[in-house]
Amino acid sequence: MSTEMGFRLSKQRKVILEELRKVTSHPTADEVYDMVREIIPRISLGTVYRNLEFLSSQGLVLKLGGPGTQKRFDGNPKPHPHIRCSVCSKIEDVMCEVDVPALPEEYTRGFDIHNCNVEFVGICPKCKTEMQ
Amino acid sequence: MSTEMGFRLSKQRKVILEELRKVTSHPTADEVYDMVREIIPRISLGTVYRNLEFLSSQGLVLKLGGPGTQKRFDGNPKPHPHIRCSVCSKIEDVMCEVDVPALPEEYTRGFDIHNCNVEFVGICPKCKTEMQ
DNA sequence: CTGCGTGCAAATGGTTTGCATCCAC
DNA sequence: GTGGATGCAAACCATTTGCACGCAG
Repeated sequence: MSTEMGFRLSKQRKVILEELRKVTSHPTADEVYDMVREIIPRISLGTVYRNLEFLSSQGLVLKLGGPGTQKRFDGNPKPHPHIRCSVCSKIEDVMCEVDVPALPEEYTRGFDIHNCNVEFVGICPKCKTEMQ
Repeated sequence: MSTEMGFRLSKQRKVILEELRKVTSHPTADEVYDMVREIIPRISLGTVYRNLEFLSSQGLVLKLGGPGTQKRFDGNPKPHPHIRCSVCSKIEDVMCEVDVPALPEEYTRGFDIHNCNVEFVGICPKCKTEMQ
């Protein structure tokens, strides 16, 4: 495991990554904080933020945006489509391989395109029920 | 103009919408603030936020997210693909009609899907140059 | 040993909100 | 005239950061 990963593997960093890979939800930073605190009670929220940032910079997790306030994190670093609930902001994975639309050269506006995020937006079953 | 729009049309609201429709960039709230202040110098940042929120709730503008910190606003309310620079976070429109991937019923996880955002991520010409 | 990572707490910065006043209808 | 909209400033809250200590390599 310590086979030259290019960075130090503290207990905190290890547990954060493990916990994030364990779930299919897409927790916010403080949800990760809660999860990890079950294992390392004295971990600090700052450390969680630092590591989530670090892990996503290493491409080990995905940082998800959306017009909502908080960022969410995805333990699966391979880009894949998501569904976001426009009411409660919950994000779920889409298990199916949507064929990512290719962007013809003449429309790239000089950008080097690295990847493409596809996000479906709708209302989740729970919020649907609660609205009647 | 006053033909029953369902809401009051203050000078501030009108100018914010006009200015946002005038540009193809995707300004942040305080960039909108700067633009509008050229016309209404005494407008407050709070009003800009309130109106951007209101206009997007009415479907008149688009609120864009992305893992970056600030929200950005798009005067074109029709969903269309974007390109985001992963370095400077600038967002540009893609003029071409990318065929939005349809999501087969069995993958919707019970969501009512309303629309789909497609975002290409890459590095813009300016940042490319600055990195050499 | 070295210096990267941590805990803690304070600082930051974008966004929201309470309140008195204003103005669109 | 009346209630929604505004200006102002304070409050919020997610995220970041400085610092001294701790521990992985």
